[in-house]
Amino acid sequence: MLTKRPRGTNDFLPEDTAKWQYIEKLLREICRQFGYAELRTPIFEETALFLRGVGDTTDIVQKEMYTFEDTGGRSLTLRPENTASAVRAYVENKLFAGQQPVRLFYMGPMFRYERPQAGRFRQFHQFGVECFGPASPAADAEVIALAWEFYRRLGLKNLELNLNSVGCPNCRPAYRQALQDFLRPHLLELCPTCQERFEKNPLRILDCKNPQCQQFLQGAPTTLDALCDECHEHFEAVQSYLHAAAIPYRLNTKLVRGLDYYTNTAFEILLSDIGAQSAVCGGGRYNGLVEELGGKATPGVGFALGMERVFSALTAQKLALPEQPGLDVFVAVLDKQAQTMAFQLACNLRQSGLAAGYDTMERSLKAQFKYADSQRAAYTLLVGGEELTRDSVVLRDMQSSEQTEQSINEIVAILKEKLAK
RNA sequence: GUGGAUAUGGCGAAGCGGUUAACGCACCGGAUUGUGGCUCCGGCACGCAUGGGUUCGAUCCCCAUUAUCCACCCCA
Repeated sequence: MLTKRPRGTNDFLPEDTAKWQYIEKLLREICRQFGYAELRTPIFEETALFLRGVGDTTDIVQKEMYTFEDTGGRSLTLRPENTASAVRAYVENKLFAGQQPVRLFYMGPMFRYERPQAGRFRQFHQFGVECFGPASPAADAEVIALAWEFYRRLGLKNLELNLNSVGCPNCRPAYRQALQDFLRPHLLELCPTCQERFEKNPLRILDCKNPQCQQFLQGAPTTLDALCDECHEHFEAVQSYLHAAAIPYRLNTKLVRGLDYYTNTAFEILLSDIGAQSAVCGGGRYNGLVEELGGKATPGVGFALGMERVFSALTAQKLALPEQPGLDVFVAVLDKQAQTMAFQLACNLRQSGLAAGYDTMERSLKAQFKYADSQRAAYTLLVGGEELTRDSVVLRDMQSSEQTEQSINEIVAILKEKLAK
């Protein structure tokens, strides 16, 4: 179907894009304040980057990637997320050689082949930040604070920050073992996916939603119990930073980032009023990722948030964004002879920095006024008729309906002054 | 990939075997000839997702397909 967009994609019409621009502007402003600069990476990358960077046991890699072969026989994949690309760019462009930390943000479309539902699309948009270099818990708290500040300024309520620590390569193997030992007696009673996870990725069993599996997890050891001294100290410090920033959170020992290169802090921001897909933000620390992708070992921490879900949240909580201003002035024509004059006037007004519209539909004067009204024009200029013989035009204030006759040579200056521009 | 619901004009929606396919919003035009927002009048679906079938006859019944929505898995 030629007039049907692909499944799971969206057209954002002018009404929508105005809102997107507002949100994007807010995010850019917050990033500026936090010292994060924009990174733009390709929409597609070598498939191998995601296999490695996202992890080949993840659902994303196993069933959700848009992978294709280009004419040169390369296997490429539309990015399903942007962290792997950011790490690749960090290493490839040798950002490690400059001043650390390297604070980056990105926003743009991501692609995952999934069944669409509320808050889930095949092409969706993420904003995210990555902070490379610092191992300090202050960096963990910094990125969380950045996300939190965004939601605070939007005025969203009922947000719940979930926090956990998944340890590091020193303490995780022991925990992994302890969890397996704990679950082994019930191994055959776990759901099929969890049975598979048992060997490959036992931590993921923790966040299985199957009630049966959750039952067997009662009393299971948590990652927090198993943290080594260093990880414990790190996690405590993150929490005290959050306290200092007055950011409320909830410890959630079931929250995991199952892959080996994810370390220490894991967090999610949840909002239940937007449907089943309630995570509006997810992130954590990945001290092993840069090395995994071929760079030298570099700590990192970051998060991503889903733009579409932000809009769902705004709608659910009935939060209206400021409206875009309408036209400063609409130039209406009385007769055909005035058309060129009107066009010229509109051009002059625009050159002076005003937003000016005029009639391109060759409509009646009445219809032109109606249009001016629909464009929320502050003023309408009426060009033509006997006024033109006096080198003047009619200026109508659309709010008060007051009309005056003005010299055509002074009208631009008059309007600029009235509109204070 | 699995399950459920839905599919009538630009949008919302009535009709549910035989109707000129309501109505509201939006849009367009007009209301004694140079003017908007209110009001009034008029216009706007040869067709009811697509393809089959049942029937004298189908938007309305049956089947398939596709799409949308919601949920599962999982994630932003």
